[in-house]
Amino acid sequence: MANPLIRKLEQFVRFSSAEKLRLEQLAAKRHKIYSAGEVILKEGEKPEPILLVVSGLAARCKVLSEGRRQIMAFLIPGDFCDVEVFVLDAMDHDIVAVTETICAHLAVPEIERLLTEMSSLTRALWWSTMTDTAVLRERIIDHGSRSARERICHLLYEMLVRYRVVGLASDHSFPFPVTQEQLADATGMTPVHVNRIVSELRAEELIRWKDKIVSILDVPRLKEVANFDGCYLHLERTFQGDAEVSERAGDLF
Amino acid sequence: MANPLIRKLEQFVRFSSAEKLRLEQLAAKRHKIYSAGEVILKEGEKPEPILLVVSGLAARCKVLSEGRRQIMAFLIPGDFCDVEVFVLDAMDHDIVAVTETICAHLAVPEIERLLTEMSSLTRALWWSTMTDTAVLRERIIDHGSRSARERICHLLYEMLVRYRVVGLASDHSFPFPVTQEQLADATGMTPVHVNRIVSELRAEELIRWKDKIVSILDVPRLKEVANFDGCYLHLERTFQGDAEVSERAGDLF
DNA sequence: CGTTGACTTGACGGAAGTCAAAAGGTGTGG
DNA sequence: CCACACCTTTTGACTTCCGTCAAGTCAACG
Repeated sequence: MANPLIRKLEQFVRFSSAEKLRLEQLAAKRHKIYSAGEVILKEGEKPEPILLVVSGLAARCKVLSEGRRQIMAFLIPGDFCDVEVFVLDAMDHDIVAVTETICAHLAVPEIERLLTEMSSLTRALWWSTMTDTAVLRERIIDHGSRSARERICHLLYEMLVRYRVVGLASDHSFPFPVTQEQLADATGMTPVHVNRIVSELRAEELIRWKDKIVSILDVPRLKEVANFDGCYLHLERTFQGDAEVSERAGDLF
Repeated sequence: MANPLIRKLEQFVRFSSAEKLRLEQLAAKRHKIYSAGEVILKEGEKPEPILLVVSGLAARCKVLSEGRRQIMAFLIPGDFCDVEVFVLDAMDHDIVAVTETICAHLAVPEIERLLTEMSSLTRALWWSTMTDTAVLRERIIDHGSRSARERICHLLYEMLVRYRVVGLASDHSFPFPVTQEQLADATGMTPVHVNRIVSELRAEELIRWKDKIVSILDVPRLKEVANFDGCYLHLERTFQGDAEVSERAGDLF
């Protein structure tokens, strides 16, 4: 299976095999393992290398004064933790490992060299950060105008799409090793209420969620319930290759 | 008073007077006036020039299926409507004029030339887009973990800071020509409830809001109620020059 | 002076929060 | 292998914040 980062960026640009090799080598170096719950990057600090999630699941989150915590985004393999660091002085939020997570530490000068030598990479990275902020905007809509049900369904559907893009979803299932409490932090609700909604979704046979794996039992209906319109992800292509993926696959958006 | 864009970017980099002149000339050309309510950019379209707000107030918003509308960000003078267009195929949301708004249409090749000739500008634009997404993240926190009161106070405080940066806030007042309904769309609440909260804030003598002007009567208390921590705006410097600004000015963050 | 759009106010209902306690899991150590 | 602690999930009763509906005020404007 190809490198998640490459799979993701190839939604937008095509790389030559030489370029892919270079990217692959870049991501293969200086891996660091973070255990579940560990803080990968802390608010206020200025990391020198750029961190790329290679495996596992991390979260972009902020702790608020009253102890409450807000997860603003989940980071899956192929996502960068801190592109903003190219420019800004310090992180304005934390990156926390949700499960055991492996990150590649990319040296800034190395990336910069690659950027000058591979012009397509610059565009691809721009695209990547732009879609990241589009996802953020979608989260605002979530919280502003969607019910608890819709919010959870929307998040699940989005995760399905994103995992598919990087080749980590098999058919209609994807790894989702979060507790209901963490899901509550991400959707801005209480754990109790998350539980109630999830129970409902299970009872309606919309989803299955067991052993850290979420399976969507009725993809079109979930999309409908979620009110999902995927154009914000700016993914034009359909997935190639994945044999198990039903004919609905290209139709996810 | 200096150009808002320049004032904003100078929070992060210093320009020579020659550079300022070039930026000023860039923003002075091809102005277009949009009347209140007019759609400046529509979802799905790919604008060729980059749009810069010169005066007035615009909103980044998305209309949802049920007719509800979500305002994701307000754009004030010095803000760009569509940097993402450098890379992406199409807008994934609308830009709407809230009041009469003037935008400068900047030709893409012209900007690109400027970017290669002024290396500091590239960094400054990166900084600008990064802080824009930081503001987005803050909005997520708003909706996820703050009460209606906090949300409104937070938004007002943030607008005060942003208007100060571009030199358009006099003392503790700034222009805020939105209806309570639009504020509801931005904070994800109903107009009725916005009204109740605003009435409260007025009764408590925290703010005054009349004739499209918001005045903060007790800045520190508003900051406290809003639970505001301004480091996400990544503004290091204090405001220079503004004589009316009290000694609290540099302490806003 | 009627019309229109923004703001205000009140009564009512419902979605989600709070509190609390029980029931399942899971890992650790004796 | 059991017992214990600890963490998640589940469930129930109660509360509250905010949405909904509806009516009414006020100012601007033709």
